Amino acid sequence: MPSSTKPTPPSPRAAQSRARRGTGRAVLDDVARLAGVSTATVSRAFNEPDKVSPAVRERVQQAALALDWLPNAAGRALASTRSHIAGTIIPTLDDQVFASLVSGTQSVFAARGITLFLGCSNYDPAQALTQVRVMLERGVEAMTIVGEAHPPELFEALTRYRVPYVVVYSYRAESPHPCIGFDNRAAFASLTDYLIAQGHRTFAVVMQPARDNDRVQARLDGIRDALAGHGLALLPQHLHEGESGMAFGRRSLRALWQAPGPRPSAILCGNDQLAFGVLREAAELGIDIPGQLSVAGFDDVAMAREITPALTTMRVDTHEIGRLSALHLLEILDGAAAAPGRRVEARLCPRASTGPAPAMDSTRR
Amino acid sequence: MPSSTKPTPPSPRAAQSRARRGTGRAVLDDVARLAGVSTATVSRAFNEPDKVSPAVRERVQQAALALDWLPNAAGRALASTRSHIAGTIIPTLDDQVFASLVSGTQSVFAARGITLFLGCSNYDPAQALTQVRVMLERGVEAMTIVGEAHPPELFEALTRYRVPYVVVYSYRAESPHPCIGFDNRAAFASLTDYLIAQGHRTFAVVMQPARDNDRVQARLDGIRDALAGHGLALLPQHLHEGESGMAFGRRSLRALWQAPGPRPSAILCGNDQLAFGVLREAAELGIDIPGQLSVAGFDDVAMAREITPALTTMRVDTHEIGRLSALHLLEILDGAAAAPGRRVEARLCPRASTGPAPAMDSTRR
DNA sequence: TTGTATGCGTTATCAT
DNA sequence: ATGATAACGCATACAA
Repeated sequence: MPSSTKPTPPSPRAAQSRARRGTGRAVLDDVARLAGVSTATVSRAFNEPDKVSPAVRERVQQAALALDWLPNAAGRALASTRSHIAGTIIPTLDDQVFASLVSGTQSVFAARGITLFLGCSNYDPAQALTQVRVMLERGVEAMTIVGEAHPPELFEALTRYRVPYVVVYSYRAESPHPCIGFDNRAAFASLTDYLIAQGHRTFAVVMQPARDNDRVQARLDGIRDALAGHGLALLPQHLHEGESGMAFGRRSLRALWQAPGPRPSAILCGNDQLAFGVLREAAELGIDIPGQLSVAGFDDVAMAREITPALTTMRVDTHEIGRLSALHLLEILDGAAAAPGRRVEARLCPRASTGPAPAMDSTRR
Repeated sequence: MPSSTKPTPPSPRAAQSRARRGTGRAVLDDVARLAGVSTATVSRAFNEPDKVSPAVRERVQQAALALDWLPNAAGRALASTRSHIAGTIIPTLDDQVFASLVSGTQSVFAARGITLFLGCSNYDPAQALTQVRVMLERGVEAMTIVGEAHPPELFEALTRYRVPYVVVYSYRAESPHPCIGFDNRAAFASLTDYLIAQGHRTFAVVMQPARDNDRVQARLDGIRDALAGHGLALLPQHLHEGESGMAFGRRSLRALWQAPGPRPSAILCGNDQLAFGVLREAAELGIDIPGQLSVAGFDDVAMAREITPALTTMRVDTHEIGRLSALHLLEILDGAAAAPGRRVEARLCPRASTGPAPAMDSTRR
């Protein structure tokens, strides 16, 4: 035992496990010693069990159990150049839509031993880029990211480091990226068409902020597409854009009803919360729904079918999109050719909050 | 240049970066070479910038930028025995309460360069244990976990590996674990007291499954505490336990109203969704709220104050709980003495869905 | 201030 | 089937 001041440089792998025993964390070497085999064998016993004789395998497992050994993921990642980590970036967890997306992705990855890193961009492209950098440092093997309105460097980095990724939630056929989700533009176009078919000609729109949000922009485009297809247009004063939530829905309807000029006979909302706000305000203003005014939302939250009048809206299976994205990435990791992405349908849920446009032109007063 | 079949064992650290250049991922050594310094200096330039001369620092940063170098977290973790990873385990993301918890925790950790691993137990203790094992393998430096109804091995493992943790969301003074959250028992006791003070004597309860859920159990205890304090008790047939959501709320009210025996004058629900279901069904059954029946929820979701009648409920700032938990753990990581935990208050939001008990004893029919 | 040398815990290659 | 041993990418005593 060295009593000199300078600790004698010990032979590399000699006394170290003894020293480490104090830390309470066993390492592979400890297991190997206890089982009376080499570290290589221990490693194989866990990673390629059939390459080791049953007797030894058993002995190793006992030793590992006795020492309460847990593999060190960092060491494993370094040696194998596989991290078994995936990443996902969403705008925010404060929206059930994205929470459910993560939930679906996470469940699939977890079943395959892949742990998920979660990043929130807070709708800020710069933060999204930062998060991707963090993920790359962490050695993610695959990524999902909501939307494509991100700095080009973001996708460049993913490409350079050869990390397979999918843009999730929204799908766009012309997108340069693989997408798994639904077509926001087409969805809102079809919703608008549905109302046009009911005789509506004057529309208002209550939307979340479109800035840095390709989904919202696509939705607006879809609405304009459908309107234009019938020679209609959205009046500037009929587009209300503001923070998501019931409060803004209420404010918007009040403003729409007080403003001079033609009143809309139908209001399209960016999500159900906004629509709930509109409906609530309509009740207070004594506006008959859908007699005087039709209101549609998006997402089909549980509440939508339970309120009175029940809300016409569209449903997207976000949990499923999350699952599909993970499965898609797993296939690529397993060496499959990259599939081109996948389009999921948004389903219209026609309910009592929409109806035929008023027979008389109620847009004048 | 070796033309023999056996590749000459190259001097350990010599030609490797050349070989790796093909992979497209630069390593510290490449940066060092380009900057004309040693790897140690590069490491310092990023981790202890003031320990390196400004000129060299600049040169190193340029080199790193030019090579597009990103530090490898696995290598860093291995060398420094710090992973800069924290973990959080929640029952499910499909509940906004937990999503918001994660959101708060994540934002604090992210600001300190700590990445968050997310695990969902799906209300299953076995899965929670598995998730913790995964986190430990990943080398998490700290953890938050919702609730304390977990296998003892779970907390033992955390303790053995010296990973600081907090039980979040629920707080219990007698808990052996550090907790940050609110006292479910006290909260429901006070809610019950509030209704007792309004003259209610016969209560019904509509709750989520109590199995493996200490929060729900505490809530039931709280209700029973308050009732017992006034010589009251909860009739077995007045306790409805089932899956969270409006549908079960509706079914429960129908059952309660059809069953023989005394009818409750007040219903306490485990969350706002259940309460919404009860309210909705009450409307269809023609039950006057709060004239005939008072209904209370829990969580205070945005919708609660917007429906008619507005829902009496309790609010807990889950995002803040998430933040506080992360801050608490950061303090411990920074060497502070482990604080004893922290109790957050659940605030009563009295609204129109509750009122004085009917003057006549309407519990008979 | 900078460089040298070694270790972190695991996997993988190559012998045996 | 098993063992030696060299990576993996970085951090850090220690020396200079």
